Amino acid sequence: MPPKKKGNGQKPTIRTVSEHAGVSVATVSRVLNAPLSVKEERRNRVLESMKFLNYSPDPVARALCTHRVRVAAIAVPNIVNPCLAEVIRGVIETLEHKGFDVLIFDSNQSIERERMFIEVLHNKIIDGVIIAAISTKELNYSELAAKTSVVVIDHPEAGHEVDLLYADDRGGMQRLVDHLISLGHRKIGFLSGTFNSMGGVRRTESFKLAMQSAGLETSPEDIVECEWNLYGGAKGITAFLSRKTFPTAFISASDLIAIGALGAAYSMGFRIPRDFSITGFDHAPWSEFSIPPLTTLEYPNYRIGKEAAECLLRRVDSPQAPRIVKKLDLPVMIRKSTGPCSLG
Amino acid sequence: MPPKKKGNGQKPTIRTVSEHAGVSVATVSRVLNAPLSVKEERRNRVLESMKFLNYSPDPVARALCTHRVRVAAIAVPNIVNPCLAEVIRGVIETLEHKGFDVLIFDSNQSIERERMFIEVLHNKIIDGVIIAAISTKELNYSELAAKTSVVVIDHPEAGHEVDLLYADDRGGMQRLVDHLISLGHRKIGFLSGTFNSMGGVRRTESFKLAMQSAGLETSPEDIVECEWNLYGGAKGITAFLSRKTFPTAFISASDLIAIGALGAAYSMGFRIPRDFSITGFDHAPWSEFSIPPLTTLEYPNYRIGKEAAECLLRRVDSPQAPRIVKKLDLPVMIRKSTGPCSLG
DNA sequence: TTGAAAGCGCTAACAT
DNA sequence: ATGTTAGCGCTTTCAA
Repeated sequence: MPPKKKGNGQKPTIRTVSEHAGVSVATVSRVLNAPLSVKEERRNRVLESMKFLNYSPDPVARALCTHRVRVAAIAVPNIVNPCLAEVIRGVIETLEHKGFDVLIFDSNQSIERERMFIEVLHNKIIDGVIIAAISTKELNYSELAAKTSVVVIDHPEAGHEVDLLYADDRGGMQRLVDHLISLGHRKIGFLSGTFNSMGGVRRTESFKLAMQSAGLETSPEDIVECEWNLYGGAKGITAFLSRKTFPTAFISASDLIAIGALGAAYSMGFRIPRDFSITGFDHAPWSEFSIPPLTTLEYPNYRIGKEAAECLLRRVDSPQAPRIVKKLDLPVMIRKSTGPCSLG
Repeated sequence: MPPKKKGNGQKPTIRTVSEHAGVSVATVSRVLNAPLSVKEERRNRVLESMKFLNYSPDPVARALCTHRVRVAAIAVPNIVNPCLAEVIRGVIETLEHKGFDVLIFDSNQSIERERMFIEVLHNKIIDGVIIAAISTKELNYSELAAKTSVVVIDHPEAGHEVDLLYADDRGGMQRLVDHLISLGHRKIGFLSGTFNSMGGVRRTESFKLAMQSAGLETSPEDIVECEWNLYGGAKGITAFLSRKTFPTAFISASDLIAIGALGAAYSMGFRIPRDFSITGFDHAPWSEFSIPPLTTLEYPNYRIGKEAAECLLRRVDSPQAPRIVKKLDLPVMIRKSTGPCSLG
């Protein structure tokens, strides 16, 4: 195959443009990157040639020089979870605004895959990565952080090499417990997420602490482990309700778990909040339309994504900037799934 | 130690490795791309040098030569919709298996943004793109298809330049109508998606045709336009139920709409399927846990993503392969939200 | 303000 | 089987 001959069929390059406009490639490059440094007359000529040839610069070649690709990655445990989807949307919309694209990684709850992501991310064409709500605690981000910018969502102990953004689970849990107590509940059950995930462990711990600081007892059977989805919630509440006695209120580790619990309880003939109360935790977009509408926390999923993205952008621009660690507040959002205790 | 110019601190390149191993860069490149073409002894030496130097090839430089980046894009109207999320998951898992990453674009239902995507995709570092369930009919893919591989999901008339994959909405709708008729229903309402989206228009058309071929009348007031989410369904069913008379059964254009309708109907005091029947359409992962569990179609979201990805892979490998057009079957999945007609 | 030319890190055609 | 070298398309000194 004879090397390159210009003008025929091929995608135009910066050289094609420079020849068509009768200037050097450097000048074309300048009108691309620093237009004002080129005299107006020539600049216009170049611009016209570009338009005429339907030219657009090759992002790969550009990246080879600049070492910037304007691509970020986000890794999540479950893209089907609408809470996480809202985080992703927050990330996408913020980054897109700055001309960044986003690569998506979904571990589908597999710790194995999470580990693989960290490994594989090293060789990806990206400027930075956001790691959200990952299950395992043992992930080591430091090596990755040495190569690229990383911000970690919802993993407060991720290490000092990365920017951190997390919601105040502990405080939110306390508000939920206090809300239930103010309604007269004393015996409160917890529908936890799986214990092999950090979220499950952390929220369970928060629950225990919140109960403790409210002066309430928690015994092991007050906590039931559930998968992080509707099915898990349905199964979890069924376990509780098939005992001879059970709590008058339940806090769920996620809205999805709560909504599943609501459905199962309903089909077992219970009515909520008449028979008992249930809360969610992370504010799924559906929770407003569950039966009945779910009391939960004002978990700012979209905003979390947005702030994480801003954080990443900042770090990409100035890798030496001081580290960010931000905790977000979690007010309670009272709806209809919680009500006065039916006992005493 | 590599006693060349600057062997320190810098990220190792193929040249660093070649010097360390005492071979040419070509040999190093070969052990990367065609290991068997290098004699075992040298190959091992190179491999060891790579390990020792902690070398990994720069994907950008590689892409510059090969014109392949192993990145695909997927564009969807709403990432928060779990049906679409499952499509995305199908795409991701299939492509990841082949070493491809996926860029995500979410239009958040904005036709404006959909248009922008098509525009902007031209200059992205990608090998191909999957466009799913996009709202507007007027998108012109041909220019894009000239530059990159594109497969379009759920847009049967997207043009002959692209591979097509779509569900048999018309057939599925017929099965839903027939199911309802077999339960004694004669007056059926339709909770449509928005008419400014192709999906809304197409499913409404399918509904009318299905009714017609079942010998049933459809009048304009049997069709109510809803936003594609729970709120839309709640609003839509409320519009129906506040009339003096209304249908004995409803088909929704999506599961989300149906679940919203269920919630609203419930809170207005209706019981389903005692008072009337409701169906969904696109098999959201939640629909099994709605109250009551939703009758819907076996819409194979994950598989759609998977097949679209396979289709894209195939086209990326051989751009000249014959065009694929595939229609997927939609069996009905009967659960508890439909029951016998309560009237005569 | 502009142009010439040296890379960026890798692949592949051509030689040996 | 292995080495040499010419690019891939762009940015960026350095001179002019």
